[in-house]
Amino acid sequence: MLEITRIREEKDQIIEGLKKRNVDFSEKINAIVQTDAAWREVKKELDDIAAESNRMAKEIGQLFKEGKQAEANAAKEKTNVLKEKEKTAKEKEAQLADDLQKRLYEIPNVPCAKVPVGKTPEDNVVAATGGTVPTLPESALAHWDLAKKYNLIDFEMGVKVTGAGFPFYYGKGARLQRALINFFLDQARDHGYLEVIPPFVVNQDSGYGTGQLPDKEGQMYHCEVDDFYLIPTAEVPLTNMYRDVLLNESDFPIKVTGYTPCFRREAGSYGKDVRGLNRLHQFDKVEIVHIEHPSKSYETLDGMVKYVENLLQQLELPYRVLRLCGGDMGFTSALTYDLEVYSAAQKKWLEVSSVSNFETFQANRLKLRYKDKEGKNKLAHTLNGSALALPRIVAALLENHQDEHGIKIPKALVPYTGFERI
RNA sequence: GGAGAAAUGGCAGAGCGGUCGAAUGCGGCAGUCUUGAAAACUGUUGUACUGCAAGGUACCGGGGGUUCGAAUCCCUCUUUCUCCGCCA
Repeated sequence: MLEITRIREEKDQIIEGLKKRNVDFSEKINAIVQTDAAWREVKKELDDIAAESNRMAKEIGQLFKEGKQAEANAAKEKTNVLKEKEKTAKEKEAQLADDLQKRLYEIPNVPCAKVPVGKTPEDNVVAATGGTVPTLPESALAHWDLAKKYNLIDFEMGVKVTGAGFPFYYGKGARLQRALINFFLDQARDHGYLEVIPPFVVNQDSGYGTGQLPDKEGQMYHCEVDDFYLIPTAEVPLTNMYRDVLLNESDFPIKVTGYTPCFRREAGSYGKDVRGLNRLHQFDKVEIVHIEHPSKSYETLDGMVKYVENLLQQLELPYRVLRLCGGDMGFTSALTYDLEVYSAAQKKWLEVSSVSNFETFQANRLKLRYKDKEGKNKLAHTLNGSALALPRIVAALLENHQDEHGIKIPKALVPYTGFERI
């Protein structure tokens, strides 16, 4: 959520900046400025009434103390009018505040200067590439066929027991999952991240804190009885640890990592992209989260991208780094890099990581602040990235590293799998 | 799940209808003293909104109520602790 003070002061720059998202927000922003002005006016009125009634209450107290019953009772009568006024002002104030809040929730983050102009994924800019695309024989199989051939993943069993998008992993398929999780967590630990095992369900406040609510309501599984949400990413619990927190500058940088399953309803998505492991309702992911000083957040973002690149290099996968254009960027982000691996049998780029700087957008909702050198409380910057999401990594590993004898496990992963080939 | 107790500032902890944004201690910050540090002493120290400012308003777990006036009384929810039950 954008800060109202910022909208007040930099209205035009914000409207201009949001144009990169290919939507004209000028009407909405202007409505916010108006609502805010109206709210402030009513708030002032309400404060004045409250001040007056506080003054009178004191006066009445004093009169009672002095034993002037009659005068006190007379003064009491007068407060009735005031109370009536206070009530209507209060209702108006609450209504305007609520309205303002709702409007603010509808405004996405302002893309930073580095965000390329564009509308569709085709407009994303390739910022880096790595690895080499293997040349596979014509007989090369897609990962869903390989999974079946070597009995690694059972999609039908998932359909039977739960539903589409909830696969079972067997034998070396299951062990490969576990190996990847451990590999990613160990790498993160070696790079200074605190490992965390968070809850996999969160409350509503947390959903709002990181921006899944209210706009992405339908993306999450909701346990209605308890009003809990299954996490769509570890970002939600890991970042919400810092909700309502006041940090010292010396606490920066905060670096946490966590493995969690992720649950996504992905309502409305279907078709060829959902085959095999490409899009699941439940998948495993290791996430990295940073809380940073505003002056360091972009430097940090670059470092995080480099870190994820290094993981992909160790897994011997061909990849590219995309700087997302304004039209393809998430609601809460100010700058996002997507990392994609090339899955050679599908002949497709698969997104395996998304690394973003949210600047103060999440921190504002979270009330995540730090005390600066002057003792002022300022909003911190939050960042996160997948490091990494497993299913598409598995898809690419199976497809790219297949040969006539099976599938070769990358060297870095062998200590974790305990086997060199499938 | 049942029965009790509790929730106050960064922390600990008083206050239980008006003089309370809130005693006191610790911590933090500034100063005195010291070659420096510690100790001691002195001062200072919550957040947000609003206003050019002076100031005003709100906040004592959340929400609602009683009252001219609520940290204080009532209702409700949440959380924590103790005891009992159930379970890993």
